[in-house]
Amino acid sequence: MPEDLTDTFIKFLRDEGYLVTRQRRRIAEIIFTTVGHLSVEDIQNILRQRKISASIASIYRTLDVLIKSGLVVQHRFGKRFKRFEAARQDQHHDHLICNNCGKVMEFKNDTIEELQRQVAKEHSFVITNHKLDIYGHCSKCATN
Amino acid sequence: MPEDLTDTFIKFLRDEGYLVTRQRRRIAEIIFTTVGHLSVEDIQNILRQRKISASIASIYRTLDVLIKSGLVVQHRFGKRFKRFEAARQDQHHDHLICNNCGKVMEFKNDTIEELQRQVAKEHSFVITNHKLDIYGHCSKCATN
DNA sequence: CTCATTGCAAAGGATTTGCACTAAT
DNA sequence: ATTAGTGCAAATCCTTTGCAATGAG
Repeated sequence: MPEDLTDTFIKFLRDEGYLVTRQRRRIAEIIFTTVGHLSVEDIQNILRQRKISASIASIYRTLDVLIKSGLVVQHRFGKRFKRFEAARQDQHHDHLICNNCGKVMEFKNDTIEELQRQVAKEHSFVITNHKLDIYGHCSKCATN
Repeated sequence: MPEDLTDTFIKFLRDEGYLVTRQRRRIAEIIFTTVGHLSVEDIQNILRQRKISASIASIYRTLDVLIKSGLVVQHRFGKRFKRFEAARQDQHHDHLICNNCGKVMEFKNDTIEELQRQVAKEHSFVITNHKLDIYGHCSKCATN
């Protein structure tokens, strides 16, 4: 029984016939143990700090597998590049993004989720996932 | 008094000291009279069909001004490229995007909007705009 | 006539890919 | 030993930019 998300990912790799490589393990660890919404550059920097070598191609390829596993989700937050975040079970949340300082806050609202399900139903639409991003100014930036 | 969105845009150009060029007028007309969520490629194709010449650079630059004017909004819908849509007043809506056929449906839900305002308030967050994209399978694709 | 806008082609940033080498099983 | 994964550099996609030529006012 996997103890944490990295173990769950390793089990996923085994089950699906992927090789369990040093790079995949390390990149997964970073995503699963770092708080926040990491860009590929962030991941590269953390790898560098930890003196772990993994090419940018491997980062992207590992992220693909992580997303396939369902353990990671990606965001765009209005920028050109993607950001990645561990998708903890039953912890789905949405985001408030500050246009000024870039801060990202999370929130959870079950009523909104329920209403989405209702909307989908009305359109005979089967939801796989959704993204609700609210842009504006955080308390700090709004008052200054 | 502007009669339609293209006129409103032209008024915006004048008021803000931009030149009113043939390209800007034509590109605006396309966005404001075409139903759907246009990519830059779509716009290029329509221009070509109508035998109007406008470089891709001008398309991008005009879209920037259209967005500044507030008359057009952009989306990403999980793809690499942007899509553009007229932002008709009081007609804000969100989207259901079919992962299979790419179809985009619109919906409007005032309760969701209100709940978002409430969430923002709780976080002392000032909303400028938001995007709610629901991904999944449309009725056609779900049943096949 | 003047200066913003255009068009072109070149540059840019993020991501993907081909291929020879390396390493997990 | 076998084959998937890695790393590199080149390619790709979408978008932006520099600059000489053009056209709106």
